[in-house]
Order: sequence, then structure tokens, then C-alpha cells
Amino acid sequence: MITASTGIQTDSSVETAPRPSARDRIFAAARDLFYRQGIRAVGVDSIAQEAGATKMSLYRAFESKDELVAECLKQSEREAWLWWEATTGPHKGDPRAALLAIFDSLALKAKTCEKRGCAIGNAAVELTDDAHPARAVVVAYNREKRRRLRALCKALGARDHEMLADGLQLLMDGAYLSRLSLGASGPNASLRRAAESLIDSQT
Amino acid sequence: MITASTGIQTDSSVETAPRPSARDRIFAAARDLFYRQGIRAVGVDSIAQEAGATKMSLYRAFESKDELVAECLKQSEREAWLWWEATTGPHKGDPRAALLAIFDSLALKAKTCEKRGCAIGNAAVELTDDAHPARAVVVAYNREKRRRLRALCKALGARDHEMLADGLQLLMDGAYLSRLSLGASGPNASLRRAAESLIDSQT
DNA sequence: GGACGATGATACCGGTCGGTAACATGCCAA
DNA sequence: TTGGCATGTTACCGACCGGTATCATCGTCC
Repeated sequence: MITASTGIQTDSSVETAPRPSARDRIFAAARDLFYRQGIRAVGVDSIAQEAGATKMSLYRAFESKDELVAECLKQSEREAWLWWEATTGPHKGDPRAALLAIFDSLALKAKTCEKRGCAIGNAAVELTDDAHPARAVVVAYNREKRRRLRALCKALGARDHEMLADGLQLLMDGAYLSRLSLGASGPNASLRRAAESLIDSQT
Repeated sequence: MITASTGIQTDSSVETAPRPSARDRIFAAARDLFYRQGIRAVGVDSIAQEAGATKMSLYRAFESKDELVAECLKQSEREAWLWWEATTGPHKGDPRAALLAIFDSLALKAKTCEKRGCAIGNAAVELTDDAHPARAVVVAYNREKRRRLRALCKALGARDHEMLADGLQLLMDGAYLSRLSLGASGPNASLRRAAESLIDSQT
């Protein structure tokens, strides 16, 4: 992989933002288009055009469209864990508060941004070929999510902490999927309260 | 729409099944391929080939691929409500048993067939264009599912029956989505118990 | 026998798909 | 000044996309 330019700065008096590298622009455009329109619905030509770059620059920076998709999902995963830690961090010794903070933030994001659900979850639907390089990312992400939820539910002292963790993960995934058809005022509207009920029923 | 042949029978001594009409074969092949490989991943040529028919027969029976997709989803919806009634029917005066029967059946199907989740839910992910004729089917289906769940939860006498219904719908949708990456041994394994916990917490 | 409806066969259309080759340009650093 | 290196430009490739036109064939029913 070509190492991306990491923002060279001209020290002119007026702070003019340097144009990101073609790779970075293509990467950003790809993530945006894939998320909004779907992976299969977006061609490499439209990615290059949206990035203000050319298809050649795309193929100089990424091996193939499939690899570009995998890279995009890896970035989504990184950001997801950053969000996770930022959300649960303030509630270190209080697993119940940490869990509720996750669902609070989730519900908020459903209302404001992320109307197209979860990029990784959507990829699980769109990419049916097991050989696709992005499938490994999808599976790893969901496994890790399960592991983290279990750890929180165990720390919570839940009666059946594995069942509770699974139930919460189903609620999260369901929120992503449901949002695509009924929006934030569909079942998503009850996401946080349902999670709270389930947690309370196990503690 | 062309009226499909409804199974003309030759009265020969040996009961030989008459070949279904081209329309029926194409319809069946389309549903199967769309479900297993995804809507956008399947071209009209492969549908015709899989059906042992020609592309012309496809376009004589259906206006376009998009309309074919919509018809397939409508059929999935019909079958879903048949399943719903067959599953809840035996528990007419017992909403709790009816709800649990739904989740029991859901968990069973996750283990045996339906490894690719919900055809309608998947379509919600794949079809991002609001103008697509199948989107109306997706939205109508999920609305009706919500209505039915609410009715059951109200009959159950749940404290917050709307929240409970939403929570159960999120669990169902989450089960479909989660199954695509972690299979039946992922969070799906706890689907029924999570649903039961949530129900009990509200009654 | 003859007409008709359903189906097959084949060739075709313009457009887009993912991906590549060859060459030009422009900018920064040594 | 002179390289490189990143990038743009253009043209191209074979394959497939959804969709159509034309004509041949087959079985069935009157």
C-alpha cells in the first residue's frame, strides 16, 4: 500500500488547507458513496469523479475495488471502537451506565446522522461471496462487539450475562436494520428503553 | 400481469408433474438467486438461465427487473404472514404463548434454513433508491409487522406495550442481520431467551 | 387441419462494469 | 538544474448490464 501523504503544510500567513492526497480524497469519497448508496451500487468511475481524481489514481492506491471496500470497512471498524471507548470511558467502574451510554449515543445518532445504519452491517448483506476480502472484517468486527458486550454484562453481574450480551447485540443490530425502512421514529424510538428493560430483567 | 398457468394436468396413468410455466420458473429462480446472492448481484441473464428459460420470457412476464424484484418481495411478504398466522394461530387466547412461538420458530429457521436472513430486510439494505418499486413493499411489511406486534403486546397487558413491541421487533431484525455474519451460533443462539426476558420484564 | 398463444433462439442495442497502458504535467527536493 | 514522484489525461479492453426486435417452434383446442 502506498503511504498516504500526511498533510504537508505550506507556512503561508493565511492558513490555507493543503489539498489532501488523491488517495485520501478517493478513500473519503468511497466511504461516503458506499455508505449512502451501497457498495454494489457504486462504480469505481463515480468514486474517482466524486473525489475529483481519476480512476488511475484509484488503482495506483488500491489493488482493486474489493480491497478498497475492505479498507473502508476497516476504517469504519477503527472509528467504531474509538466511539465505543469515548462512550464507555466516562463510566469505567459502572458497567450499567456504560451500556446505557452506548444505547443513548446510538439512539442519538439514529436521529441525527447515520440514517443508513451500520456500514459494516450493510456490507454483511451486500457481500454474499465468502471470498470477498471485506467479509473477514465484518466477521471480526461482530465477534469483537460480542466479546466487549459480554465483558460489560459480566462485570454487571447479570444472571445470564451471555444471554444479556447477545440480546443487547441483537437490539443494536436490529436498530441498524430497522432504521433503513422505518427511520428513527420506528422501533428505533424504543431502543434505549428496551435495552434498559432487558438489562434490568437480568440484574 | 400475465395470468400464470395454474398447473394443467395430463391424466396419464403415471402422475408426471407438468412443467411449470416459464413465468413460474423464472419467478422461483429469481427468488432463490436474489435471496442467496443478493438482488444487485444477480443479473437477468442468470435468472433466465437458472430457470431454464430465456430473457425474452422474463420480459414477457415482468415489466422490468425492478418490478420482478418487487413481485418477489410481495410473495415473501405473503408467505411471511401465512407463517405468522400458522405460528400464532394455535395460541389464540394466549398472547404470551403466541409471541414465544414466533421466536421459537424464528430460532429454528435460523438453524435449519434461511441462513441468509430476511429477504425483505436485505432488500432494505440493497435498494437505496426511494423510487425503487420494491421499497414500498419493504416499508409496508415492516409497518404491518410493527402493528401486529403491538396488538399482541397490548393483548398481553404489557406495562408499556408499544415499547415491548418495538423491542421485540428490534430483536427479530437484529437476529436476521446478525445471522449473516455470526450465523446461528452467534447472538441468534440467545434470541428466544432474550425475547422471553424482555416480555417478562414488562408483564 | 389450422389458428393461436406460449415459448425458444438469436442477434442486437447503448451503457456501464472493473481494470490497464501510455504518455503528459507539475511540484518538491537534492 | 535536474531528477523523481504523485497525479492527470486519454484511450482502450473484454465482459456484463438491463432491455428489445425478429423469427422459428411447439403444443393445444376448435
